[in-house]
Amino acid sequence: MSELPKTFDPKAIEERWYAHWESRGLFRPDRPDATPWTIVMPPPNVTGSLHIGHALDNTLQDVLTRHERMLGKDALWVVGTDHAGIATQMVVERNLDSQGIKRAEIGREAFLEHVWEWKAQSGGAITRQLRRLGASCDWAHERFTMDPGFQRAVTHAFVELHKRGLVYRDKRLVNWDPKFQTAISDLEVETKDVQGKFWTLSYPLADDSGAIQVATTRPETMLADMAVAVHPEDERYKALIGKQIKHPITGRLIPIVPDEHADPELGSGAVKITPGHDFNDYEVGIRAGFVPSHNERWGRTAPIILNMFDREARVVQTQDGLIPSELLGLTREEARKAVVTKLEDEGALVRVEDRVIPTPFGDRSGVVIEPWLTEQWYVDAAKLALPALQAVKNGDIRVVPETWKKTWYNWLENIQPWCVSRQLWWGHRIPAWYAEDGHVFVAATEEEARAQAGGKPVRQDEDVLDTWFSSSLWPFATLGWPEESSSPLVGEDRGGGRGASAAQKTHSAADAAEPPPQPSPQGGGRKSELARHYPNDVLISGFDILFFWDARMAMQGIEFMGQAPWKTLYLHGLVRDAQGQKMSKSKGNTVDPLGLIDKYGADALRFTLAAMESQGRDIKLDEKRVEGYRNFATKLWNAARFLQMNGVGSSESIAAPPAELPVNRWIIGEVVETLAKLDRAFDELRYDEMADAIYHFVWGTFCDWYVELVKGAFDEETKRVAAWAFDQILVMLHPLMPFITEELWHAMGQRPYDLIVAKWPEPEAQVDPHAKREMEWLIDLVSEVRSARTELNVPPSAKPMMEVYFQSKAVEGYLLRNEKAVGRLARVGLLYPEVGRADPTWDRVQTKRAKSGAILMELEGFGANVSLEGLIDIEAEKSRLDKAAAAAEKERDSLAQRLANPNFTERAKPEAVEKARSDHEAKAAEAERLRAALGRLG
RNA sequence: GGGCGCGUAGCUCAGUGGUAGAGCACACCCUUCACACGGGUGGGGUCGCAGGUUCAAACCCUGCCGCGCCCACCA
Repeated sequence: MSELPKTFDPKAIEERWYAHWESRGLFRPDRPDATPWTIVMPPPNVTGSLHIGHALDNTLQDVLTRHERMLGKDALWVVGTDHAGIATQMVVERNLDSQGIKRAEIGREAFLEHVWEWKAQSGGAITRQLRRLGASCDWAHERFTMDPGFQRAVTHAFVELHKRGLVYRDKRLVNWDPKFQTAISDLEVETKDVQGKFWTLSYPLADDSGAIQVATTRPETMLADMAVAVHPEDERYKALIGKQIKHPITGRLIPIVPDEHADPELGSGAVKITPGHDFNDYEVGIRAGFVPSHNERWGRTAPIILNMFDREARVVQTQDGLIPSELLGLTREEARKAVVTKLEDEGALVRVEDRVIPTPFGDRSGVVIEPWLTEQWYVDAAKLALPALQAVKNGDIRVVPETWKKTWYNWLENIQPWCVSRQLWWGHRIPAWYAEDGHVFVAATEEEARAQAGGKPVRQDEDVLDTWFSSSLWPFATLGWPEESSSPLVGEDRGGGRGASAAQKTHSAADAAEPPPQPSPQGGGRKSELARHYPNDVLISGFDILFFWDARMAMQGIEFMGQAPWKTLYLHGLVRDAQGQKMSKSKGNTVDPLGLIDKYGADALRFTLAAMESQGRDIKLDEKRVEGYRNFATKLWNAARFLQMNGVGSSESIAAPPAELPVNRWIIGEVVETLAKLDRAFDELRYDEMADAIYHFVWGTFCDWYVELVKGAFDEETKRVAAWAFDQILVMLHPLMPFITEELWHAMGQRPYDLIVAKWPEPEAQVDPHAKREMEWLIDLVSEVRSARTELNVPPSAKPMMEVYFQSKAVEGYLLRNEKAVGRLARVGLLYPEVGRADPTWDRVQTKRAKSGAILMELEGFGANVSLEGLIDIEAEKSRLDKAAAAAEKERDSLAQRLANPNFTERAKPEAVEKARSDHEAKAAEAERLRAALGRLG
C-alpha cells in the first residue's frame, strides 16, 4: 500500500500504466484454454490522426474488451491500419510536390517506394494516439491492409470471386472523378443541390419542317447527343417519332425516339439523349438500340457510343469527328459557355431559367463527378447481398439498435454492381493479366496467368482495388485467412512495433499474474486463431460506414467463411459539437480528443463518451460534461485517500466478507444491486446505463452515505467491508476508467495481479432486505432533519437536542444502532424520554416542545422534536408542516379517487391495485401525522 | 419521391402504460478533521399540437407542425 498524493493527476499515471500493461502483454494474456472473444477495430487510415469519432468508437470497443477480459475470456481486439488508397496517395503526392518531385515523372515503382518510406516515417501516428485513450488492443499482432499476408488474402479473394463468377470486367458508364482521374463507386458520390440553370434549346428537324425544343441542365454535353427522346404517349410529338434532327452545332443527324424516360410534364417534354455522359440517357440508348446492351457487349459489332470528354473532363473529338475544332481542349465549364454562346448566335437558345440542380460530387475530391464510359472491374454485389440480408433477417446478426435493420435491408435489396477498380497507384494491384490479343487471365501470380495464356507474355492490369475491397476482409484476413494455420497468429510488417510479444511469451500462469481464466467449453487450444476467433463477437462502427464497410464485410465474410463475420453489429452515432453541428475542420468546431485528455484525463473523456452513448442518437459533446466526470474521478481518488487514512486496504477475498453491522450488510447489498445493473447494461450494450449505474453508486451511495455513516467508526469488520466494496468499485469501474482504477488498485494494497486482468465480480453476496430497510429509514430521517433545518434557517453550527419516540421495537433498533451517525449527519444530540408514543404523556411533551419552539419530525413508526427554543419561528414551522401535509393529502386524494373507480379496481392488474391501496394507506397516515403535529402548534 | 429518427426542467439527455428523472446551469447556506474538481438544501416541466385506444398515456395508434439524417436518374 502506498500513500496517495493529495491531488489526482491523470497525466502522472496514464502513460505509466499503459506502458506497464503493454510491456507485460496484458492486453492479450496467454489463455489458450479460455473461451475466445473477438472484436476487430475498424482500421483507421494510416494517414489519420485521432479525432473525436475515433475516441468514441474505440472507447466503446475498449469497454467491452476490458469487460470480457475480466470475465476470464481470451479477449482479442484486433488492431491495425488501413492503407487508404486515395488519401495516402494524395498525402505523399503533395509531399513530393513540395520537394519539386512529380509523380508522373518518377513513375509508379519509385512513387510506391516513396509511399512506403512515408509510411515507415510518419504513418500510424494514430496508433500512438489510441494508446493515450487506453485502448487495450492486441498490438503484438498489429496489421496493415497492405502487409504481405493481407496482400495474399486480397489476391486470393479476388481470384476466388472471379472463379465463382462474382467478379467481372465490364464497359459501362462509371462515376468518374476528373480530379483524381479514377473511377469511384456509387457510395463515394455525394449528391448536393447546386444553384444552376435550365436551358431550353431548339433542335431543327432535318427535313426543315420545323424544330423541337429540348431542355437540359448540361448544355455542353449536347456535343455528344445521339438522339432526342419524347414520351411515346405524348400527343404533341407522336408525329415526330422516327424523324431526324440536324444537330445545331455538329450537324449530326440524330433520331427522335420514343421513350418513357421523357417526362411530358418537365420542360418541353422532349429530352436530348447523350448516352456517353448521362446514366439515364445510357439506359435510353440501350432501349433504343444504339447503345450495346449487356448481352451483346462482347459481340463483334457493338454500336458506338459517342464520347466527348477525356479523363480530365476536357472536350475531345467524338468518333464522328463533328465537334468544331475551337471547342476541343476546353474544360467542362469553358465548353458550357462556348456552347451556349454558339447556340445563342444561331438562335437555337430558347430560354434560360434558374434552377436548383442535384449535382454529384466526389466525396474526397470535392469536384463534380462525370459519368464516363470505361472498362472497370465489378463485383456482383446483388448476389453477395442476399445472404447478408438473410443473416440479419434470421437473427444470425443481431443489430443494435434494431432500427438500423430496415436501412440494412433497404440498401442490400437495391444494391448495384460494385465498381472495385481504381486508377491509382497505391493499393492492391488487381490480379488480372492481359495477353496481347486483349484476353484477360485472373490469377494469383503472373506465372499462373501466363500458364493460363498458354505461355504467351502477359501484362498485369494497371489498376488497384477499392480500399474497401481489402478492408471488407478484415474480420478474417487479420486472423490468418486464407491459411487455416493452427500456429498462433503472427503479425506482419511490425516495423517500429513495440515488441510486446517477447514479454507475453514469458508471461505465464506461474507468475500468478492473473486469476485463473474461464475455461472454454470447446476445450480450446487446438483450433487455429481463425477458427477460434471467427465469427467475431461484436462489431462496433459508426453508422456512416454501414454501407461502405459493414455491409461489405458481411457479404465477403459469408461468401468466404460461410458465416456472418460477427454475432452482433453495434452502430453508434456521430459526435457533434455542443450546438449539435457536425464537426468539420472547415467550420473549425472540431474537438480534439487529445486536448481533452491532456486537460481532463483519458478516464474522464472515456466516461463522458460512454455516458452520452445512448442508442440511436448522435452525441452532442459538451466540455462541461468531461469536466464533470473528471470531478468524479477526483471524488473517487479522495474516497480512496480517506479509506487509506482510516486503515482500509485491499480486500483479502473476492467474496464479500462476513458482516454483522447493518450499514455493512447494506453496502454489500448495494454492490450486488449495482453489479446486477451493470451486467444487464453490458448484455444490452447500454453504455449510458453502465455509466449511470456506477456513477450513482460511487458518488450517491458509497461516498455520500456509506463513507459518511462509517466515519469515525472503522472497526475491523467495517474496514474489511469497506475494502471489499471499494475493490468491487474499482473492478466494476475499470472498463470505463482503466487508468485511475488500476492506480488505486495498487495503491490500496499489495496485489497478486493487475486490475486489468482481475476477475469481474459474480454476485456471490446477497441483498439483506432488513439492512436495506434500516439504512433507507436512516437516510430518510437524516434528510428530513436536514431539510427542515434549512427551511427553518437553523444555523448549521447549531447542534440542538432531538427528543425521540418509537412506535415499534424495530424502529427503536434502527435508531439505537445508528445514533452516532444520526447525531453527526443531522447535527443533533439525541434525547430519549421515558415515554413511548402510545403513552399520552408523549403527546403532551410534543405539544409543549412545539409551542416553545421545536421542529416536529413525523416518520412512519417514529416521531421526534428538535428543540430550538428561541431559534425558530413557530409560524415558519407551521407553514412547513402545512406544506408537507398538503402534499401528502393531495397524493392521498388522487389515490383515493383512483381506488373509488370500479373500472380501476376491477380491470387493472392486481399488483397495480394493491400498490395503489398500500400507497394510499401510507399517504393517509403521513397526512394524519403531519396534521396532528400541526395541531400541537395550535 | 421513398425511408429512418428526433421534439421531456434554462442546456444536454434518460425514461416505453400506473402519482415526471439525471448531469450541468441557477438560488441560498457551509473554510464540519477525504474531496470547494467539495458538502447541504431548494426552485424549475400544459412531456411539440390535435384527436383516438385504455380503468389509466410522456410512453400505444392516427393526423398535423417543427427539426435532422440516409437513399433515389427527374433531363
